[in-house]
Amino acid sequence: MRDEPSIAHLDADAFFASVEQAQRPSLRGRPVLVGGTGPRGVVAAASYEARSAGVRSAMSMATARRLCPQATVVVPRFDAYSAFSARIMAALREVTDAVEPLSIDEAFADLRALTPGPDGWPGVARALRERAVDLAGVPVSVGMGRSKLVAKLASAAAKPAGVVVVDPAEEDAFLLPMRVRSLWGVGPVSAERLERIGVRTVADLRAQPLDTLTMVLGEAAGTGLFRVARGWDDRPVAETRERKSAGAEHTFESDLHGRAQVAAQVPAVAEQALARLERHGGAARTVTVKVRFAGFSTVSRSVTLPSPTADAAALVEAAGRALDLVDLTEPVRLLGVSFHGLSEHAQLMLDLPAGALGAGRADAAPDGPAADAPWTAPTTPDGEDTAEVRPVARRRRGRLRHDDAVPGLDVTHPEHGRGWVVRARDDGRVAIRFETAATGPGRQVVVDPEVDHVELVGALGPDGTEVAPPVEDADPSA
DNA sequence: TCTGGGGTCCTACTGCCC
DNA sequence: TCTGGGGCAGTAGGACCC
Repeated sequence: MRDEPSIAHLDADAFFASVEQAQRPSLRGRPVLVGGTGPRGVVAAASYEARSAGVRSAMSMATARRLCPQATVVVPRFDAYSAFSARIMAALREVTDAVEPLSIDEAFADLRALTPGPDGWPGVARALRERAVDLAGVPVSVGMGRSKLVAKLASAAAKPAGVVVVDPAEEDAFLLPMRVRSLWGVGPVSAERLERIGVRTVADLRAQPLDTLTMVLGEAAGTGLFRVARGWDDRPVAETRERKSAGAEHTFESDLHGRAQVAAQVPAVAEQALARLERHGGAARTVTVKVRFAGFSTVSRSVTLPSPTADAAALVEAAGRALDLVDLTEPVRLLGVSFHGLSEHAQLMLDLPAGALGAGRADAAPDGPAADAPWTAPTTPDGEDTAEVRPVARRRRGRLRHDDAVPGLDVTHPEHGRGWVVRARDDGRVAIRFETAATGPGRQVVVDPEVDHVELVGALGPDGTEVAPPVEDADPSA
């Protein structure tokens, strides 16, 4: 273990909500909720103004709206967040190559090679924070310590928009009073188990022998926490990590009934999963289908192929076979498809007919990967399974229609310029606020999409240029 | 009006091979 | 020939993170 607090953890504050406030001046200083707007949506991020009303992430949007009725609700725009994230990471990479992104809004950096100036490590942390704020234009916090463990806890203590550097000499004073729940890896279940043996703080944890902890929490978690309680953490800042899986899942606005309805959604969900797979190597060996029932119980079934393949039809077919293994008598609220055993290159399947070799995504039938799959979604039989099911994908490009007017989406209007959807009104019209980070707070205008030519467009990045190559989301109904 | 979606990691169990 | 155990791969479920 090093003896200087030279590991930094940088974490953006209420990241998604902060980006929305940065790009949409009318939202600054006001409660903002980012998340699903449908009946089953949850909060992905809440601005500090919304948090003061008691809103937390992962709360159902319905509850959040009740707690904070004055909040503006928008859907997540990951293209914009990625662009802001890249700026935050760039601030770290200006000082070191040893950067380990943990998620879209946080990263570790190993600053051991740096020689601190007259203000010491706190000066380094402040400079880093200011640079990230300059580059990205959203609030961030920085924590530093001699381990990843302490650096991460320090950045949490620094929020919002602050800096905390934990000197090794003060590490115990910092760690010991902390609730175990704030430690990485201790969730509600482990916290409850620890509570039952009288462990609430890190100090309590340190008093426990190793075998008690492994008995209560299992081998890995027990030994991990035994070490954490003593501040023992020598994990290096790892610049690269191998992706293990890629997938997509979708919660339906209303439950699906019967195998026909569920199976009909497999190609659309698999298509989204395939799009992710393509970005992360392209080939997979194991296909897993996940089903969550109305009662919230979840089952998964998987099919493992003889060798990894990038053949979309084969992967969709495998997803279909996995679904065949699930008992679908209970109504279904969620369907997921994920790929495991990823590899960059599909192994050639020597028993395939000549000409089929190398057939991959590029050769997928133009009307969807499942079009020529041996397994196909059952067509709707006569009888009870005929209820209409909304397809999983949403249109985000082209002329705005009332049905696509989801709050938060970017649009342009020939006269008013760039703006964002505030809400779709019951009278068929759509409320849009025309503003960008560069314009200052803009005014809200109600347009009629049948008459006014409003276009759905890609998001802007921190520099005000459009970031997302405007890609049409998969639309199975198109 | 309960409970998203992207992941990782761990554990328990089973079947198979040696 | 039978039995047991170790090692491994595959599978399912669940805890946890942001």
